[in-house]
Amino acid sequence: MSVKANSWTIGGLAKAANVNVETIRYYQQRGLLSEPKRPPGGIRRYGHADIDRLTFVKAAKQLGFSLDEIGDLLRLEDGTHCEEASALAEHKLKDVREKIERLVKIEKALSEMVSQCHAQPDSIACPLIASLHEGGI
Amino acid sequence: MSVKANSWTIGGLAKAANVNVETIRYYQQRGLLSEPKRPPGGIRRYGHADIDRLTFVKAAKQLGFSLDEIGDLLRLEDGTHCEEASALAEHKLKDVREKIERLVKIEKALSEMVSQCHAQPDSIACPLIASLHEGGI
DNA sequence: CTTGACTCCGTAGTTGACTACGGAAGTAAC
DNA sequence: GTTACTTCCGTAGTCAACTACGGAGTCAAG
Ligand SMILES: [Zn+2]
Ligand SMILES: [Zn+2]
Ligand SMILES: [Zn+2]
Ligand SMILES: [Zn+2]
Repeated sequence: MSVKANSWTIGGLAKAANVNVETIRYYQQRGLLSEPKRPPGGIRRYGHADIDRLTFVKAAKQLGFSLDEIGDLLRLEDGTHCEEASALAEHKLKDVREKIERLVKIEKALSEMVSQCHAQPDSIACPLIASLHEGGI
Repeated sequence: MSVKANSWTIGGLAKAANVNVETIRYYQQRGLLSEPKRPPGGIRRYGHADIDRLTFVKAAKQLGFSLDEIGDLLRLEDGTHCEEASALAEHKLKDVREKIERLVKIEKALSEMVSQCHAQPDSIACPLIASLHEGGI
């Protein structure tokens, strides 16, 4: 057993991981994915480890990590650097919470504006536009 | 009275509105700000209306409107198109709420990951890294 | 009347994460 | 063995919203 079934070409890998070929090549350039050596004059083959890698990258992307940060996470990939990994995640968590705070403020401002519009359906001046002229959020 | 004190050069306007000169020129290109005609061989002068414009643009930007959308808002600037203005704002509000939802999910996932790390300070494999390998958020 | 700051204008560069293109070479199907 | 699809590789283009650059012209102070 332990047959290393490196059986996918780049196109197959792309389909299997649901990304496109160019993205894979781009990740290779960025060092997020290593490229298997090319058999003389032939075509590279990819295996399960590569799908795993792509899964990892996609999951981290979903969480808002940049490709550079994902590179950092990958350097901790052996799982023995809990401290550092959670520090990265906590930092990202802080970013996310800040984003949420900002968006909630914006949400409040927008919904107030909209409801003012609806409250005065026959006013001559649109209060929404007016408040943009004021400049304060 | 009614002296039209178009008294600022582009640099002064930039300072007054707290944006930089290149941004003003860029907004002019984009049609968000009109450029006063240039007195023969001379230098353009800007007035209060231009500061007002920039204030408007900045306020809308803060609310997450893109420059294109701000262009739309400016076309409603006379304040007589309440209906259309509030439609734009409601659309943006929907976008903002969706963004918040996504971020809240991410926040939950990240904070769970982090707390798992902290719960098992002496585990060999970092659960955060492990869950990225799983791929599910 | 010279110096130095500012303006004008067009064009090119930045950032992040891709996406597209073009041409040569490999490969699978019929 | 020809056709049609892939792969390989490097380079260039995309998107948004600027930002930088270079060279010429203008203007106010001293
Ligand atoms: Zn370490
Ligand atoms: Zn951990
Ligand atoms: Zn209308
Ligand atoms: Zn209105």
